[in-house]
Amino acid sequence: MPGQHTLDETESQVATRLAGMDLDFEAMAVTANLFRAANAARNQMERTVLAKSNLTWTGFVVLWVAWIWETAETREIASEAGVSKATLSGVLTTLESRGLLERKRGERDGRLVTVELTAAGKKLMKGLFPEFNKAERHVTRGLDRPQLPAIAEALRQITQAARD
Amino acid sequence: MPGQHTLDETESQVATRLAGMDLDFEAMAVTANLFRAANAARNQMERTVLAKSNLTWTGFVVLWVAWIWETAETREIASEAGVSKATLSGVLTTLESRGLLERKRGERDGRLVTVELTAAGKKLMKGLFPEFNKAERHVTRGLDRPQLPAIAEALRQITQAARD
DNA sequence: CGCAGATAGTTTGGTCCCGAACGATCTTGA
DNA sequence: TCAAGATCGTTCGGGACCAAACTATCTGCG
Repeated sequence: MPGQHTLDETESQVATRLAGMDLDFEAMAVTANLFRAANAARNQMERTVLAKSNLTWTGFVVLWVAWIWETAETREIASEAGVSKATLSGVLTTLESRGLLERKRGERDGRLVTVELTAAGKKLMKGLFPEFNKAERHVTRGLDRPQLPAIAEALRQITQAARD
Repeated sequence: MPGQHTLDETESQVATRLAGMDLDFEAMAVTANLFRAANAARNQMERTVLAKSNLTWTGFVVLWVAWIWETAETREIASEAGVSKATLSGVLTTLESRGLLERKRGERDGRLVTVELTAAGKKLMKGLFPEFNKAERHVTRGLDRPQLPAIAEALRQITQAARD
């Protein structure tokens, strides 16, 4: 496959090209591979699990959050799904038009909107999530099993550090 | 801040809600936090480093790849940047119109297009990348320094596993 | 040679994505 | 009480994003 570089080739080229600059190469390796890994895993899951239900990644995450919390306010969903409220608004419209969830205007506070899955939405998630989890196991299969919690914890630290 | 959950609250709710299902919870924790971390880091870097140069994330990554490889074919850039060739085509048009790079039709093979940074593009990257690296150090500051290479390696394994 | 198939990049159509501006609703303090 | 400010979700404009269809080019085999 001409014109393709392996990960090793890329990292070696980076080291050569940036040699002599005053950089934190270890931090760079972590973040560069963080984005590569997240991207690769996401693409893999979109193709293998989500595509057959005609769901986008964000659509799935939004459904997942609402499913986990039974009922959720939109600002919670936006925060947990990692999208802006503007984006969420559009995605909710899409999912609502497909009958997977419902918006309800808050009764106590008229500014709020809460989201709840419909029966169809719950059924979809119930069938889909175990498959999604299989894909999660698949993409982590190269890691030492006892190492997993430590990796999850390291990723939590990154999330925390990036929130200010 | 009402309506916000901490990471701990979320993971505990997930455990409760999915209790009893036959799932790989450790793999789930890794991937869930992988996406959270990547998202948080990306947003942080977009706001703090990229915004002032009016660059999008993808725009920056594309410039970075072309900068590292001096000159690159578009399929290489698409692969390394983790976007489809369709997306790349549009992003290249944007960056080219801003005078940061140039497309050149391949001479030996007329189907190929190679990309090269202009002087302005090189100057931008030379100034921007050290700042970007500072942000990389910032988001990894919560991690034990000697642990960094192991984390980078674990992320490489995930990338690898997700590529089939 | 010449044409069938492979390969590269672009275009198209539809969704996602964000910041900023907006209208609606709630809260607070004088 | 009621106006100023805060907070919520939506809308708007423009870029990113992908799959599929398309054009152009190259390769190889008869």
